[in-house]
Amino acid sequence: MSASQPVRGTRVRGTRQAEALATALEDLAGFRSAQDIHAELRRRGERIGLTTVYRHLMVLSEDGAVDTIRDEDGETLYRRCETSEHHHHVTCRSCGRSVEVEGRAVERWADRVAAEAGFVDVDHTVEIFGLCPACAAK
Amino acid sequence: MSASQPVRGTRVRGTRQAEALATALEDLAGFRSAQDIHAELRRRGERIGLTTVYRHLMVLSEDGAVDTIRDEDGETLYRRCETSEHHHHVTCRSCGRSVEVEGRAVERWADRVAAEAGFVDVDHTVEIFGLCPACAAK
DNA sequence: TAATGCATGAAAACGGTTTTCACTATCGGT
DNA sequence: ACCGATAGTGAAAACCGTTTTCATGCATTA
Repeated sequence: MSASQPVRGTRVRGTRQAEALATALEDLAGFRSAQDIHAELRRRGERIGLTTVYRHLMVLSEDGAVDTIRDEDGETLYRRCETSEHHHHVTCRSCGRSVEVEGRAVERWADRVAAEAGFVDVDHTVEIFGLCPACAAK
Repeated sequence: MSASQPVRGTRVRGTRQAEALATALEDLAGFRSAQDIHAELRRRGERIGLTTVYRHLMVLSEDGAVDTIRDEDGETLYRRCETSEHHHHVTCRSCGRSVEVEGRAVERWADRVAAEAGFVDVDHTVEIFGLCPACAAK
């Protein structure tokens, strides 16, 4: 379903811009919005357009190379993925720092309750937000 | 924190529009977008503005009278709340029908993993999407 | 009835994201 | 090197759900 139509304008590697984005994602610790990431790249002196940042993030997330979540305002946040396994996050509301957590228990729970309700083709989103130790100290 | 500033334009009851919205929410089975609900009201011949629908839904959700979730496109969906206790939903991707499920297990899991990571002031979102039996049959 | 105050809603503003399209960089073949 | 084809880029515009503005309406009080 996803290998059918390669999105136009997306080599992900090989261009100056793709490289810069990859590096930035490497450095940035937590979940950031596309605009944040773009601003960071500009701050570093990179010449890159917001459009390109969105495009690459889109492909990277389809490929599973970055995780995405939605914050409470509905904005999409991106972060370089550490493991390719299915997992969830505890994310700091204030600084975006996040910790990956194992969630076999929730997976099982989600599958079970959905099955009990007779639903199929089931998917779930689980996100935990809070204040990280550093931000809580302030 | 929420009792400080009464939102302007929101009696929730007593006006023709508020009544119509309440009735529509009563009738509509599952989670619907504000625009859906507005369209439904118009279909029924109600004279009500989209703004008003948004305003009421906002207040109703603050009051806990309707549940809100976000679909995968980031749109907010609303549904009349059945119980005032904290709960989660299994929602049909196709028709919006949803089943409330008890989630003490997830609550505990969320609190535990957040605490292990040292996070405080923790909040979580858990949503399950799938196809309901009726929609799966098609 | 007049005055007051909140509710309403059309239209405009908003803000994140996506699309358009003219331009540029890259690569293979000659 | 020099094409010519193919794919990437990015500024600006379009999109679209949602919120704000503000002139008007309705209802309840004096």
